[in-house]
Amino acid sequence: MARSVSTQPTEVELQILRILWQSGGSTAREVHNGLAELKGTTYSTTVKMLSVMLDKGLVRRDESVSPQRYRAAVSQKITQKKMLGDLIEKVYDGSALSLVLQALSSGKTSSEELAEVRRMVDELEGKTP
Amino acid sequence: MARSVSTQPTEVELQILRILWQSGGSTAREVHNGLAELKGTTYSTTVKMLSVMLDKGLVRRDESVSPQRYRAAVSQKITQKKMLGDLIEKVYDGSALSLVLQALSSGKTSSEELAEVRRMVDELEGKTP
DNA sequence: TTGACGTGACGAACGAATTCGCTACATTGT
DNA sequence: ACAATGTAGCGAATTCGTTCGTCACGTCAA
Repeated sequence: MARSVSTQPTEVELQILRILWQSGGSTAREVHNGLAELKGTTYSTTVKMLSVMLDKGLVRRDESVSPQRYRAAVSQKITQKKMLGDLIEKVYDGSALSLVLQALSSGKTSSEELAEVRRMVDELEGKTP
Repeated sequence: MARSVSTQPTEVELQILRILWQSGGSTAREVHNGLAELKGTTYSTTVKMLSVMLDKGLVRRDESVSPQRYRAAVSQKITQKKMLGDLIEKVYDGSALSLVLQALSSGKTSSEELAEVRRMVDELEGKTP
């Protein structure tokens, strides 16, 4: 037997989604150009992936124009939240706190960014005194 | 062609690692009991997975006792950091900040936890004035 | 129009992940 | 000692993700 279908976009799907999120909509050729920078894959592969993603409902396409245009059918924010929740659940035993602490302590956060985190904490504490 | 080998532990491997991290070391039977609660898989599957993970160097085993005992060969913290970094890179365009803000705004964080985040920010800001 | 070129659709192929059946061996209770 | 029961090791089967080759069709300029 094999594993059950994952609800999350896969590796390559994610790369394509990122291209589409950034552009807001692209032809297969444009997606391919973006993808070929990261990986050395062929145009054929890109088109196939787009068709797979269409089946999965990850992208939408406008067939009324030529060449056809693709748009992401899932929002970046929601996808991020889903994948983040997944990571918290599966890797951090459900503790968002330990994830946040580890992300902060990675030392990659500048002081401006820390200030922004502080603002966020302030705001959240204000709502639940 | 197929995807290249992922450096990260896979789904089931992660579930097994979590069991081992929690117990500190278990027999195949014990791992199986933990795993069978989450999925309905057989003992045979568990043993196979452990052998695969042994090959990959994800677990270590003590063959001098019977039944053999397995321990995680990778630390939980390091695995978490790797996977977190991966998510930040691939899903958050490299921005740890937006990940942290989204994790906080999920509304799952209690006020005690927020306080702890604030402590962390204080500490980090103190180091880089 | 017609040849050159881009676009799109399949299906095939391969590796990785996951699952289990079956067999051999060890351990244990009587 | 030996039957019952648990442990371990393989190989095979299945599904998914990814990649590409190839064919059919549209578009467009000369």
